[in-house]
Amino acid sequence: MPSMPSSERVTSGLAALAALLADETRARFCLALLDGRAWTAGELARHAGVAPSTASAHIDRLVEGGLLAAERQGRHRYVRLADAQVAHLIEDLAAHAAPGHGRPDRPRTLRAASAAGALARGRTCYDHLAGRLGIAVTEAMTERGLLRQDTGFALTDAGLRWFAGLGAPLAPSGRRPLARGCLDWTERRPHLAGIAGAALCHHALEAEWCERIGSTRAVQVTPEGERALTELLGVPAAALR
Amino acid sequence: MPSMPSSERVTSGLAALAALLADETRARFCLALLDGRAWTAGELARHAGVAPSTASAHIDRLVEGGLLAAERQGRHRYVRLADAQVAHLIEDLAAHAAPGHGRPDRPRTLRAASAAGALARGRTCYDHLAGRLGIAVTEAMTERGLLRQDTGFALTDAGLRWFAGLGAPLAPSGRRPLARGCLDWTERRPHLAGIAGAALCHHALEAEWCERIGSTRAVQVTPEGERALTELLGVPAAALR
DNA sequence: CCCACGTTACGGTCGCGGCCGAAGAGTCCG
DNA sequence: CGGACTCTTCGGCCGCGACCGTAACGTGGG
Repeated sequence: MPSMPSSERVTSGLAALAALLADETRARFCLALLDGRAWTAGELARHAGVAPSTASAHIDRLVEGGLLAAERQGRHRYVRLADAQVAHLIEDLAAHAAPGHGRPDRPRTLRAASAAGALARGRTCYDHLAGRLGIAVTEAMTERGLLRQDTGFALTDAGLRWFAGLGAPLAPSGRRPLARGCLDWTERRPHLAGIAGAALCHHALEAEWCERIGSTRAVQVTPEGERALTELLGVPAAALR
Repeated sequence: MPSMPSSERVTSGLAALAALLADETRARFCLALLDGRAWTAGELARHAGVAPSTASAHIDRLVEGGLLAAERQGRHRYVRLADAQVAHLIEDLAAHAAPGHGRPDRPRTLRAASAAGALARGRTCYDHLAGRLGIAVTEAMTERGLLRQDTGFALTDAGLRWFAGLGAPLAPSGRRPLARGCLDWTERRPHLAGIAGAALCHHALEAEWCERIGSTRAVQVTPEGERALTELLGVPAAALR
């Protein structure tokens, strides 16, 4: 007879996992890494405003705990989130921690304002699209009957065909669901994540429907992308700017 | 222009939330409360093996942080998880913390073995069914075309009708999704959660398809429930024992 | 009315863990 | 081969927070 993992083990596992994120510096690391890219240890240290030695120790703990994956290249140590499941976990926690409580605060400088505006307009969230762009696409897919959100969150058969027609057929892979809702921080509504979300984002960048602004996680829609999204999904052009 | 919540705020919110669960005693509280019932402060203290004063302070912090809801009744203070979203969060974290890492350990005593067996067989998970029972029902619904798991996780129209026919029509309510997958600790596969999962569990207890064993979260299927589940969903009777 | 029990408030102890700086190991470049 | 750079290791400092015991508080029962 299969036995459950003992309750002590679950308890300490939960506490240990939470402890990893309970430190401001490590939390900042994880949120930064939510952009899906790999950062070097030094970049993370500067980003969080701590000494390199401190950052190094934190990274060790996060890797040890299975949240991060590290890879050495020359004199750099590249670090990224371990997998999509971890990204999902952090998103969920952040979404629960952030919202409602206290209204969004006004950016202090013009520079900050335009950066925040760009992020609110469109950005990547780990490996899929978020912000107004992500929501607009998700809503359009729902209205066209490609996605079903009323009874859960799943692609329809038409949705599967749509992806195939796009040249990005979806293959079920391991544990990761084909479609998942990911709560959008700025829009407070779910956008498309999972394998389909990743495929769509990948395709959008590949086909130059949108492009990264500088090296940030913010993205903007190209004129070509605007045409494609309007034509393929009926996304109102206004929602993309 | 709407601005994002500042990154500092999100960071400290995330760290603060994680810190609540980063303590073994508080983690134990939350896991105990996952049974969906309300516990008194004293019960939690004894359960975790700490002094009442310690438990009280922990409860304060958890309530303050929005994870728990407390309610005074006479000289008792009843405490439960704040809402389904919090329950979901804790489940997700526990599921990520527990599994794979280290195989399940053997129960030491006969008593522990039979308790673990009962929990593995069937139990409640917050407000829905879990364990082999929960999985069997979820799988049966999927095979009957009431639930779609291949492209995400959502009820089908047939599924909606099935619930209506059961006398438990599902009404969309607030933010909570109608159907959601909840990763089962023992079975490592998703079982039905969300509004539908809660409705099904409620109905199952109401119609005495199953009943709680003592005052634990473990449930067992009644002969009547066995008939009903086999007839309505084609659940193999063997999966219910 | 008083006692028992569950709960809360306070003060004090103790250990864990985050932080830095300085020195060392490894890598790339001129 | 030496200098610049990145990252890691080590030692030591400091503060936060988990814990308990004690004492007060409130409720419900006898």
